[in-house]
Amino acid sequence: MTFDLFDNLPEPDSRGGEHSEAIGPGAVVLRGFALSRALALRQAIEQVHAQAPFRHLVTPGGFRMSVAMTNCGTLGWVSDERGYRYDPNDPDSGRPWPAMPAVFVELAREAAAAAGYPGFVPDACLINRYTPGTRLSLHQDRNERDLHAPIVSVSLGLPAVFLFGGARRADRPARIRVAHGDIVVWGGPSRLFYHGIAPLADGDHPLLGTLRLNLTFRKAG
DNA sequence: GAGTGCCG
DNA sequence: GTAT
Repeated sequence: MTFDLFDNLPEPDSRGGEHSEAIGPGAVVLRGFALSRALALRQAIEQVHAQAPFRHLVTPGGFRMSVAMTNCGTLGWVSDERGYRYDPNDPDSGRPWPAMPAVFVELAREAAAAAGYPGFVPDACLINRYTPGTRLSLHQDRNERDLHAPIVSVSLGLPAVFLFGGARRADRPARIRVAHGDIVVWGGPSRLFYHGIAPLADGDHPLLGTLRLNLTFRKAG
């Protein structure tokens, strides 16, 4: 007598291996959702980077973040010794953040709708660049004016372990592997849940080499 | 009004 | 794996 341990695994649907997994109340992972647009997304990120280079921000406590960041959209998330905030201008250049590429807006809109949040129109996109060893410890996204809108988080390049906790920092986070093309969407009851990224493992991705790039879409204003 | 930070 |  043998048991098939895989009997209860969710079956990918017919769209080229795409499927979704619930990870919490109002929270879902859309597997492979961004895959077909990965090349266009990489090109768009390069264009943003040309106008607003990646940089390592400093936390209010004075610590340099290991993740390098830039933004596009009408508002960008920034941190310095004075605190966290959304700013219409890049503090390094004094100029407005680059416009959000159309491929970004459309992907975020579609992903949110697929996760049960129709009508999502992001005005801020934080772009995070991870190299092996880089992490983002548990935190909440709560500087946005509109907490009704969800968070849409797109993974590109090297895989990572997404930590998805609860409403309190002490809630033990689930460890969810996120790969190239996956999108995590959370909102409603889980909008303020703590989350983070475990230290990135070494690796070499065919499209992005030794990098993980993450796009986080928000309605901040 | 602190905090997406570090360590063994 | 965890400890704050």
